[in-house]
Amino acid sequence: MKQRRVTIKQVAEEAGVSITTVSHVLNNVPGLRVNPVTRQRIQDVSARLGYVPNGLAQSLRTRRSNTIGLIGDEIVTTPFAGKLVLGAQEVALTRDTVMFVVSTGYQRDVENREIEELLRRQVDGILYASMFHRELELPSQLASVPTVFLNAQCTTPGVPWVAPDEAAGGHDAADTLIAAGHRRLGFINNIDDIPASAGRLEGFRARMFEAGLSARDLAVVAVESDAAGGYAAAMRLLAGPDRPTGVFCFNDRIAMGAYRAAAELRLRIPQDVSIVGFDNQEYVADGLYPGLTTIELPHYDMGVWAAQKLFKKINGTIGDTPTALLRGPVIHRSSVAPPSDAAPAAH
Amino acid sequence: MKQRRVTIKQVAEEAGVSITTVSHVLNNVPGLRVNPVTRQRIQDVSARLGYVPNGLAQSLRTRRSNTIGLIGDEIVTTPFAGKLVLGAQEVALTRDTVMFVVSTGYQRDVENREIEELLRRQVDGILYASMFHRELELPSQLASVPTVFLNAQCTTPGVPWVAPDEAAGGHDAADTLIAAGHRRLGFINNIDDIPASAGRLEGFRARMFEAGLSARDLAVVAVESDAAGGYAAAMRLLAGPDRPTGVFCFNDRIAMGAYRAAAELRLRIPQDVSIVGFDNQEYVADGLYPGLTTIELPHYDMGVWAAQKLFKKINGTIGDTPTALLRGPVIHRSSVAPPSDAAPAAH
DNA sequence: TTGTAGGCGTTATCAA
DNA sequence: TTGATAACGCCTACAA
Repeated sequence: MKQRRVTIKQVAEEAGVSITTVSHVLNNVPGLRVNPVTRQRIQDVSARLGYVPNGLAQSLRTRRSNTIGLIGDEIVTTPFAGKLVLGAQEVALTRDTVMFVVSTGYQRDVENREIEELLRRQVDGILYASMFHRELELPSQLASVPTVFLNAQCTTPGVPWVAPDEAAGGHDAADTLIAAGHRRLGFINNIDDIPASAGRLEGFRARMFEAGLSARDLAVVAVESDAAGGYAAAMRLLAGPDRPTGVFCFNDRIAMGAYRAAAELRLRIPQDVSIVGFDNQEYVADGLYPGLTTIELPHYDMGVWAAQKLFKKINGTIGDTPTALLRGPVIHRSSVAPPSDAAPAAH
Repeated sequence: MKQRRVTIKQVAEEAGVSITTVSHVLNNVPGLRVNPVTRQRIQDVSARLGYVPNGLAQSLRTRRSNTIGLIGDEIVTTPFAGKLVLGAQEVALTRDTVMFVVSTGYQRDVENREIEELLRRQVDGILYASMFHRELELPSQLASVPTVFLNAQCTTPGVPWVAPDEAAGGHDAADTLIAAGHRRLGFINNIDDIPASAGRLEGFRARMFEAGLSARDLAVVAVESDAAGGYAAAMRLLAGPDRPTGVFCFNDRIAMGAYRAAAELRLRIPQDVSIVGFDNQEYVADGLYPGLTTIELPHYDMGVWAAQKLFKKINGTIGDTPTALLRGPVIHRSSVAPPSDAAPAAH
């Protein structure tokens, strides 16, 4: 924004018409007939001069900035954020709008500051994202701007939100194990009290019951959700004689630890134990050997959903307050197989 | 940007002064004395009404949008991008500016489109980022906007850029192995012809020569840079009797494969083989067991550097065309130890 | 110490 | 079919 760019006025002069006419043809004002030769001349001149309309002036006049803000806690720092942002960005581009992205680092004052910067720039709407699925309330400054929550449930009424369907994820995890023939199962859960841990467990159990299994067929242990936690938990889970033949890990990092435990216990995956992870984390799920079968979080889809709803809200073409729990696909790799006969017999 | 927000005019009326005065006190115009009581009244009214200046109008008038664009190939999709963006964002916020971030997905037409959207919005400058270190030329549309390259060397003169110091990285990798006492080394390199592979090898060799080692003391093998490639390469490298006691992997994913190979070969890490990775990739370097000693890429620092230079360029307070190769720290974990006596004797 | 007025680059209303 | 002209909300000489 340093040296002056060419303005509509220059185009008008060069083409020998008024700026009104230039504006008309360049914006393709509907139901307005312009002499074809004039129109052509204007377009030529505009192209020759490399005219690009000043969006700030346009926005000032039209009260629409074609700009949205994406604000998140760690939105930009974490490997998971990518797809979320990408999904939103792609639908935004479709609407000729571009996205400010800012991350707060979980600091309230930074968040306030950033929200103000966004509002000052007259964003048409805001996507308020969380790095992990949780419940959040609407920051008060956002009350007057179209907002939708991304990867978080909004406790304030009237705000659309999307989050992963954790129960479905747990259900699908159980399903892939059960479908392979497993009947003695394990679940290494996260220790935190968040929707993901409760939801996945619930969904997992539900699928077990559908299969006629009982609560006694599932061993649950909760740990810190990293590789070390997964290792410790799996050592406990897989050491006994009645060990589960299929274990579901809260996330791929836990699964990574479980792989190590299995190796130490001389248990082959998937012949001796089947493992299902969660997240389909790039470079870990596919880097493990054998490849980890895992449930993917619908980050991209959530980004798309949220952005679409946001535009509807901006355009006022939204009735109620939509809300969605999205299911992610299960990514089949090689860590699940039928239980071997050599495994300890059922109790 | 839907319902009208409060304007400076309303504040002025409410406070019983002219908009000029409001503007003056709110902008703290230097060297301008305003009656303290008037000033206070204005500030009170402004706060009470929740006045936020319209940035579009300000920018239109001041020819400065306080906005920059970050455009990258996969900048937003990849786990590596995060810190890059974060570093840039943090210095931006320091300047009261906020960042548009867009990613092109390596598609030329998308890139053109996005650049135009950014220019139309009068960004003050642009950060042009690459996901991996490489040489790039300046897109012609960017010729007239302050631009700096991020994680890429710019072949067009006059454009500042930052990239990782690959040679230093290779040097440091060799150093941590050599310092531990290793003298028979291996390097599992990437197969692509990019600055990283050439630079790291060069730096590695340089450090070896400093230590009095010769080219014969290094076994190099190049593979696809993923876990599978690393596995295959390590199997080859570590199978022979004269195997290296310390191996440097082009990245952490390759190291992940090397870990598996070592395990299969019944080689303990670090007692039998020491491993050094590259990237310090979140959740893999620290998820591996034992923890992987690795070289971190200076993503955050590059983001900071680039943004700082960009602002200098925007403000015209830059002389020549700065350029930098930044070195990342080595992250010591547990995969490096002195070679054991039990290892095969030197040739 | 405070106010008037012009202009930033557009779009939109209304005439011509 | 085209053109004046008034906003949009703010900043900033210049005047009072």
